[in-house]
Amino acid sequence: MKKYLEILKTVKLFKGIKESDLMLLLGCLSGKLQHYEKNEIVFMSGESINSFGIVLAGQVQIVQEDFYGNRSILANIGVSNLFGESFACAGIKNLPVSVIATAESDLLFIDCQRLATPCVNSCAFHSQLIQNMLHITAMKNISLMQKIEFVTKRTTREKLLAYLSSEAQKAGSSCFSIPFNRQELADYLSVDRSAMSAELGKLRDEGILKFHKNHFELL
Amino acid sequence: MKKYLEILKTVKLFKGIKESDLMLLLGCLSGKLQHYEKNEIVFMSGESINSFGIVLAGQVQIVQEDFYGNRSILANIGVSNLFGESFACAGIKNLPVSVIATAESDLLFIDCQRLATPCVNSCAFHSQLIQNMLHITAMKNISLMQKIEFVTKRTTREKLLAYLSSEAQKAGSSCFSIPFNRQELADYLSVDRSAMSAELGKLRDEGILKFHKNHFELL
DNA sequence: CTCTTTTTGTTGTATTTCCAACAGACTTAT
DNA sequence: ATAAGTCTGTTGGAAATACAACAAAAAGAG
Repeated sequence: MKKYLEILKTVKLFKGIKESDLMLLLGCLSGKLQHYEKNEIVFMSGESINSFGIVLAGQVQIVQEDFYGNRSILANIGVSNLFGESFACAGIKNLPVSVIATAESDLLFIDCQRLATPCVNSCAFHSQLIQNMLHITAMKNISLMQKIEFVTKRTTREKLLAYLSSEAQKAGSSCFSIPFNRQELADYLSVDRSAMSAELGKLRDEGILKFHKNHFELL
Repeated sequence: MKKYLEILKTVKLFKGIKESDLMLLLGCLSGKLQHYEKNEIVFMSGESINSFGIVLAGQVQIVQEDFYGNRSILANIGVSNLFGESFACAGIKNLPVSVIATAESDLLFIDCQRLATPCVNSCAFHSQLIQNMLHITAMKNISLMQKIEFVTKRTTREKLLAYLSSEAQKAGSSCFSIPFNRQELADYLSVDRSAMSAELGKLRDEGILKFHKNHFELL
C-alpha cells in the first residue's frame, strides 16, 4: 500500500486528512488492495456490493448493457478517482451497472459501513470523510449532466464536438488525449462507431481537428 | 411557512430531525419562502447561485438549452424534492442549467453556506443534514444514470418503453401519471415530438399501452 | 358562448443513423 | 518473420429520425 501513498494523497475523499493519519485511517476503513488484469470484471451488474473502489493505477469503466447487447459507457474512472460510491451512499442493493477494468489496474476497496459508522480511531476523520464524499457525489452529478448534454445532441458531429471541446477545456489545451478507443468513444457518445469514424474523417478534412489514435487537437 | 409543516416533514433533507426542531432549524438556515407563477424562471443558466431550493408546492424542471434553441429537460422536481443542491455542494459558480417553474409553485430557498458551516443552534443537526444531503445527491446520481439509460436507447420506441416502464415501477402500478406534456416528454427523452406522438399511437394500436393526456396504462 | 391559443396527432420528404461487410493498419504471440 | 487477432476507416443499402406544415382537439380568455 505504501507505494501508493503519493496517489492516496491526491484522492479527494481524503482531502484534509494528514498524511501521517492516512495509513491509520485506511486500517480503520479496512481498505483492501486488489489487482486486476485488463478486461477483468470488477463488479457485475445485478451483484450486491458493500464496498466502493478507488483507482490507484490503471482505469475502470462504468458500463450499462441491455439484453440486445447494446453497450453504453457511463463514465471512465481514472487514477485517484472513486467508483461505486453512489450506489453505496444511496443504499442501492442490486447494481444496475457493471464495472470493468479497461487496463491493468490496482484498486482499493473500502467498506461503506465503516465509512458511515464512526469508530474509535477514525471518529475524528469521520465528519471530514462524509463532507468529502458529499462533494465527490455532487461533482459526479455534474459530470453525469455533462454526459447527458453530449448524448442529447441531435447529430454525431455535434456530439463529437461537444465532447471534444469539453475534453480540451478539461485539459486546458487544444491538444489532449482521451481515455477511449473508437468503439468505446462511440459507446460513450451513444452513436454508431462506423458513422462516428466517418464523421471524424470529415471534421479532419474540413480542418476542424487533427487526431492520431486517441490523441486529438482542435484547430 | 407553518402551512407547509406536513410537507417539510417528508423532505428527505430533514430526515431524523424532530418536528419540534424543524422551525428552529429553518430559522438557523435562513430559509426563505417564495412564490412563483407558471413558466416563471427560478434560476437562469449562467447565474451564480448561493442557495438551493425545496419544492413545497407545484413543480420545477431542470432545463438545458443550447444556442440552436434545442431544449433538453434533465429532470422534473416534484413536491418535497430538492433542486440546485448539486451545484451548491460541488461549489459550481456558474449554473450550466436553468430552473423553471412549470406550475404555480411555492419554493423554499436555503443558503448553502449556512448548511455547510455549523452555527450555535443548528450544530446538533448539522451532521445529520450533511449525511442526508449525501444520500440525496447519491440518489440523484442514480436517477441521472437512469435518464442516461433512456436517452441512449437507439429508437424512440425503446426510449418510450424504458421510460414508461420505469414510471410504472416507481408508481407501483401499471396505471400512472407522468409530469410531462408531449413536448416536454420529447425534450426529456430527447426525441422529435411528432415522431414520438406517432410512436405512441403505434404502441396503442398494437395494444401495448393505453393513454389519455398524461395518464398512461401499460398492458 | 365565441374566439384565440395551446396541445396533440398525422403525413410526406429530406436527412441522418444503423448495420453489415470488408480492407488496410497496427499489435501481439509464437 | 509469420500468423492471428484487434482496431480503424470506408462504403452502400435499409431503417429510423428530424423537420415542416397542417388539421383536429382541448384549454383558456374575454
